[in-house]
Amino acid sequence: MSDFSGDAGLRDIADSGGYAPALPRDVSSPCVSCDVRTQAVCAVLTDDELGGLAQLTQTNTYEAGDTLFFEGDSVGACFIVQAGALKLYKLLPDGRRQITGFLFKGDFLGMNPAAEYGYTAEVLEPVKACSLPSDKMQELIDTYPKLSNRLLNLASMELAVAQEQMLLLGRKTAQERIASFLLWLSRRSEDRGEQANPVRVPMSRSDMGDYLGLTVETVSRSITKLKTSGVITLKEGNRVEISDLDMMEAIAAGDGA
Amino acid sequence: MSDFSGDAGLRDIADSGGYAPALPRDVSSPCVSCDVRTQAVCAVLTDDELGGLAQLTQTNTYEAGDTLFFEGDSVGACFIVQAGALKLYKLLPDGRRQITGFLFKGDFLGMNPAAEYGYTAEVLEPVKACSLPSDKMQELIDTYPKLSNRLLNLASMELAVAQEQMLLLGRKTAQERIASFLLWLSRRSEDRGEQANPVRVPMSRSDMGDYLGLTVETVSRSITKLKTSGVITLKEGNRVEISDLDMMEAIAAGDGA
DNA sequence: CTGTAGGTTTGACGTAAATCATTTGTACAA
DNA sequence: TTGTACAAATGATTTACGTCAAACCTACAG
Repeated sequence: MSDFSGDAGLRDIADSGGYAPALPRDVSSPCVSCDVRTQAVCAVLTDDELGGLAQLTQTNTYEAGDTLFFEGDSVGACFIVQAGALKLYKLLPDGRRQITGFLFKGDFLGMNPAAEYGYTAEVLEPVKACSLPSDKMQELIDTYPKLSNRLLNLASMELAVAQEQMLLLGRKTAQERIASFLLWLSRRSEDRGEQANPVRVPMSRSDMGDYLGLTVETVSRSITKLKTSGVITLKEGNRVEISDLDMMEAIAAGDGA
Repeated sequence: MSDFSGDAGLRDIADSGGYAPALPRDVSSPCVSCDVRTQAVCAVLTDDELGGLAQLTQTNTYEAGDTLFFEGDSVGACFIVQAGALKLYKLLPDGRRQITGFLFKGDFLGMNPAAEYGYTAEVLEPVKACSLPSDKMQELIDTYPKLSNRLLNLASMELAVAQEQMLLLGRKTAQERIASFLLWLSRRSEDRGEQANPVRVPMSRSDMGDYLGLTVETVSRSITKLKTSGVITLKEGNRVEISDLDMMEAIAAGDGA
């Protein structure tokens, strides 16, 4: 068993603003048989290499509303999401909030050359995640250069998503933003091997707004409009069916009607 | 001399939409004595290693309006900016434009695991840049793992900037955007060893607008307002003096008055 | 110097989305 | 079942920013 104390990145979080402190609720897991092994960073490591990894790693579960770390916390660990969903956000002093990303099964989190986390990571749906202290991660990278390569690819892909999001935030209309977002959610579900078309939308309208640079009301109205025009259909269980994919894609691309 | 043919990433660009085709105008350069060596990716390589690099590399100059590559071009090379300034942008079908970044001396460009460039790279001020075919770059990375590390750090920093920009685009007012932008420009100038306070603004109001998700008119009005309230002063040669730094920072942070 | 062209500023007006307010829907506890 | 609490939808109104239009400024060519 590892002597890793398990509180890196989770230390001393005051129960500020209604957030429950993030406490480990479970411990387990050898990496070789990990659920997300093929999708995650670890995909590039062999069974042997993974064996060693498990010793440095700790798996925890978190409830909705829990926070893995806050913006400004000193960087202590990185995480791999094994199940559940997270949102990452930045705040302005007066409370305005921008969600910079949603994380799902297989996603990697917390790789940061800076001293402090640049955003808060809060649980949307119960999360199972393994964490690795930053210094151990750095050692690992130094030992296995292919890891560095893998991380570089992941970072580049994230960067491409971020640039797409800038286009959305800077230049798209409310409807175009909603359409783009739903299509993105759908594609991501598919990538994860989950149902793509009636796509499950695990976040609130408020979170969608904070991701898309809109208010709740505008999100709601835009969705209603898409529904009314027959492009989408709202289903049970927070699921959205994309009824007219071509139209949806045209709208998302800014070429709608 | 290298047998590198010199047209990777520059092949067959039609003179579309008023853009001048990007043609090499100069060839030169051994990397060891390079101007930006200490700032650029190459900083992690030794003199010996750099000696080899020079053979794979080609240095060209580009005029304002030239395009290094277009969004959608298949990725052929990466670049290091030795002098000048560039803008990167994405377009919507109807011409709406989002500038995703400005590049200056020492910046790296074109590292991409995808098959196509995700944005167009256009010259703002005469650029001197060296280019390296993507496959050679990949070989280099495989040979020198520390390069991969370096690139990962650069990508992570870029990602942090992108997230900051999302906050700006999604949640800040016009004034806050302008203030944030000018402060960012100033800090970047400083990093490059150039004058930070009367900061030179090498891009047009239109480019600023397309970067900040605003129209030219709103950019102009916001600048006028900052000027009127005594926070900034416009100087000769497209330079802006930040007269009240504290106020400027408060405004940029969303905490202004 | 004079004309021309591009960028910038300023003004008048329109509008998409924000704000404020209320109603409706939904999940869950007693 | 009823009550409670919070999320979502809808309506009424305001507003920050966009659009349209004109004037102004600066640079450069002849």
